[in-house]
Amino acid sequence: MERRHTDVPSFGYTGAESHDCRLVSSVLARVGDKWSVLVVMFLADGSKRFNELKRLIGGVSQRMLTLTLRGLERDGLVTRTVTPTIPPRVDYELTELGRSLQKHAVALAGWANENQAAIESARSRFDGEKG
Amino acid sequence: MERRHTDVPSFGYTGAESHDCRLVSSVLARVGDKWSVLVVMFLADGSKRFNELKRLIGGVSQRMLTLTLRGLERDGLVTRTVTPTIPPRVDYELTELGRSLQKHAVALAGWANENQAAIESARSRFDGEKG
DNA sequence: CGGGATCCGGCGCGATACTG
DNA sequence: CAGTATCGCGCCGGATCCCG
Repeated sequence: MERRHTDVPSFGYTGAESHDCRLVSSVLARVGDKWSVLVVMFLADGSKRFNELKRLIGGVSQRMLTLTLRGLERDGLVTRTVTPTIPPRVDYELTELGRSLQKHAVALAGWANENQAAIESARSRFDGEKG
Repeated sequence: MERRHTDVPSFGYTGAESHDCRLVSSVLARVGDKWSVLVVMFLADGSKRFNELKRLIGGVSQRMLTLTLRGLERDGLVTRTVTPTIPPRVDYELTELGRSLQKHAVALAGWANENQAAIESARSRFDGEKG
């Protein structure tokens, strides 16, 4: 496995708040990479095959899609079902855990929807001030 | 500005679902980097000074903390208040927008808390199966 | 069709030194 | 104290080729 991004800095701080922060951080490291959320969102309405996902997402290399799916499978967020026909068929589906995470992803999507304009205007204002 | 991670693949897909997905993706790209969430969480209970944040977070270089804070400021999630005393004093504080995002971060923290064990066991099971 | 193996450029990010 | 500037490693991730 190549994915080392999940790491969180380790140092001796055991405060309750800090504890929670590490957890969010590790979750976002898991889910915040370039493709994981897109996969989770596209799997919302049922299982999908590999190339089906690839076409839906549209900008992902098969390498990264494979890596992403492996990571999600490893963390128990999706299941991988192989049907040994010819040609082979592999279906990916959200687990219960994956669906529970997806709810939060949808909530974030809603937040992004509502505040996208505010963010973009803040961004161009900031960029404008600084040349 | 070095932060180009916010980019989202651009290609002509205008489906409604896909639309939402890009948004989540861009939000998570913004917030899913190594330090942004930690900063947001530590700013939850009021404004803090630069080195105060640095000490609280504990593993961040001043370079990355500066970059992270600039990014959050750019997107209108935190405010930066300079008090030109000697020595200078700079306070960072969450904006309304930042606090609304922080709620979702807290929700994700809760999710992480509840499902951390499940994820870790799934992970070691997966790793065990594959040597 | 659904991957694995390999090469490699770009940049995320830490370390260090310098400024006001 | 609160940054900015520069250097350099590591690894993310795209392109390409191969396999069952």
